[in-house]
Amino acid sequence: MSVNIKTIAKMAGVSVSTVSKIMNNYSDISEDTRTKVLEIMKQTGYVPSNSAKTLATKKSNLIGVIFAGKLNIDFTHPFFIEVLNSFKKQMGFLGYDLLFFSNEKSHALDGDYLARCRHFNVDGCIIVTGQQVEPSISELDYSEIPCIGVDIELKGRSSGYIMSDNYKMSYKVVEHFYLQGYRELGYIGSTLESDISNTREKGYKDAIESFGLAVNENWFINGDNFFEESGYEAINKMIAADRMPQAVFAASDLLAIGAMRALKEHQLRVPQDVAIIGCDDIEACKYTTPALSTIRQNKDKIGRLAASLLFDLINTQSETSNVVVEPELVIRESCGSRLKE
Amino acid sequence: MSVNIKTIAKMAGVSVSTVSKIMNNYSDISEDTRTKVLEIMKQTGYVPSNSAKTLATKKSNLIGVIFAGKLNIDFTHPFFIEVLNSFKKQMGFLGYDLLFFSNEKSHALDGDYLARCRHFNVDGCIIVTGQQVEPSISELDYSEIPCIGVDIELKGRSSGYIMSDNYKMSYKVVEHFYLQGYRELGYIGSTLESDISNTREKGYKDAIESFGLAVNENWFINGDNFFEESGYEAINKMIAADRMPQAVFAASDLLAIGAMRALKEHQLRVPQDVAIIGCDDIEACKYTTPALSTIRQNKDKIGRLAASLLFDLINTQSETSNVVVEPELVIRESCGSRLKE
DNA sequence: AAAATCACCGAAAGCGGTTTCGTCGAACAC
DNA sequence: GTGTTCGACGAAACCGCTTTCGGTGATTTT
Repeated sequence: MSVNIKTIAKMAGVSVSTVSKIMNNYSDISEDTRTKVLEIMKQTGYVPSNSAKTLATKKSNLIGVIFAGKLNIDFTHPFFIEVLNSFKKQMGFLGYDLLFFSNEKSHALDGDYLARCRHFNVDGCIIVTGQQVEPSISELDYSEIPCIGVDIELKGRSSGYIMSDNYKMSYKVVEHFYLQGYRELGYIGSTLESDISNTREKGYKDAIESFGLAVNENWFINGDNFFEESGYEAINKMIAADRMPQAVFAASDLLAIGAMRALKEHQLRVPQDVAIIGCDDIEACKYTTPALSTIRQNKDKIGRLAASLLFDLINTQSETSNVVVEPELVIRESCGSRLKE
Repeated sequence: MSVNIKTIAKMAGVSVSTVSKIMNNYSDISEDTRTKVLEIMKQTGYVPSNSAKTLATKKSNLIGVIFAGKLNIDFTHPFFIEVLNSFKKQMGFLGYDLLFFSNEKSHALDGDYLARCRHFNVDGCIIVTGQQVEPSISELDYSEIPCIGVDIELKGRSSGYIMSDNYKMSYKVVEHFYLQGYRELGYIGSTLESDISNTREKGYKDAIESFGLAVNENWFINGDNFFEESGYEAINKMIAADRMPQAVFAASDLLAIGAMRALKEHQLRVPQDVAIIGCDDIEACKYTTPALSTIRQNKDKIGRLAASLLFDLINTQSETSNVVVEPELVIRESCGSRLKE
């Protein structure tokens, strides 16, 4: 039988209310009793029950974490996990803990995210995804529960979102390619269901035209997802359809890595025959040969800002605010200058 | 005002007890009322409160996740995150959700893991770590709360652990090196605080001797941690102290990657000049040049088994059981045969 | 027909906190 | 000396759900 608030009250010779007030910093408690009770708490190692507190206050100090989308996004996703890592740090700093909803089919509340949020009484939640999502997410988005989306535009009154400037990053890539002398530019993205990829593709095409170049649709391939295998297949399709462009931008580093593997098999050198730029700047970029140039998404900042935004949504009636984060071009070896040959 | 059990009861014209019994599959409810109540639940989108349930039953269906140790182990750790991923899947399948304790200094219960477990009433918890840990972990280990350790030997009556066979993996490495014709073997590990590394080092030395070779202490370097930078520094130290061995086993893939970077800078080729084998088989192994041979830890199995063991600890009075998982040598390019030259 | 059994349901006491509101004695004003 | 304010505390209702135990009417037993 663990020690609870009643035990403390009895030991201190005060009422339960008094103990509770002390824990919640009420002012109508004398300094004497306060210190006495606190002392007893310390001695007994008393820990208040979060369930009881949540039940009484409707606040759980818990943040729900949702990996949304039909794709298999989970802990192993190199981009999102880094964002989450930073998010967790900042959220912990603000006094919250993270609750990861399982989404196994066997689960009673499977798929119904709003229900799960209510079930656990989370104070807010973060939704990470790389694609358009199931209706159950919209339901949550438009509910009263504060939500912050990463790479997904939440529109609810108590929601906000944060993402990199996907349009601008494409411009930066095209600009770089152009300045290096490349004129034939290709793109590897993911399914049409992905807003992210769509925006990048749009930005890429617009940029190409703004530099007075032509868009060749054969050099635009959208695979099924953002993983390596899709990048591998994309290159094969590209080669089958036409000759290769001089440079290609892949909408994720994993796509780029898969692309490089395919190019290697076709005896094409990176960057001499085809220059490659990836996107995200995951750890693995440094370990590939050639090292992968990429658009760095400031994952640390995204996670931290997501936490701050969510905190505001929870604790103030602040207008929902969305932020786009400036991406950065990281030049390594895979996009080397054409002129150097 | 959200719908609760009382609302349902009123709407269905039954008592609160009846509704509760229906949710908990009591048998003394007629089929008629059962279906009627269930129907109303569905219509109203009723979701029971986990806090209330936890308060009443002392079971939360929550599993606490603890990254222990002074090292900065977190979501970005390539080995543990994969284990956790598999753990989460299996735990979700069993009906549990995961609660990640923040361990920021600002947090009220910072550092006191047992307190946090009690605070949230977790049914059990998983402790992942790569090293010996703070006393607060022991406290939790020996408490009444079921715990499962990954890479840490928990000894409490309600605890268990799971890890790869760290002794045997070293034997496999030495055996491979020996069969390839290497006779001068080195090792890169982590601080003396790490049981894991100690076991691997011991196994490595024992294996070396069992093959009739000599142990050269200059070729055994223990860095500060398991990260890349330590591997890099280890090689530099090794080179400074003596000439290089023909082959080295690094106690983590990141150490190995760092080692390869250092070797490259010293104009030493892998594997022609120095053969390397890493440990863990993280994603990045495939992307390095040369691709990194490694000891694969079956992360999927470890995570799944951890879940099963924990489930048993929670739901039965089963004897605490510990399991070691068989490691597997994965041969890529970095340990290539010496004989082939 | 009386007794025993059975199916079905509800009252009520928790679980461990929070919060409102009232009380009571001491200090203050007049 | 009476009325008022104020500081310090407690009683009690409540949060939403579980679970025991008892009750009631219908059915079965003998």
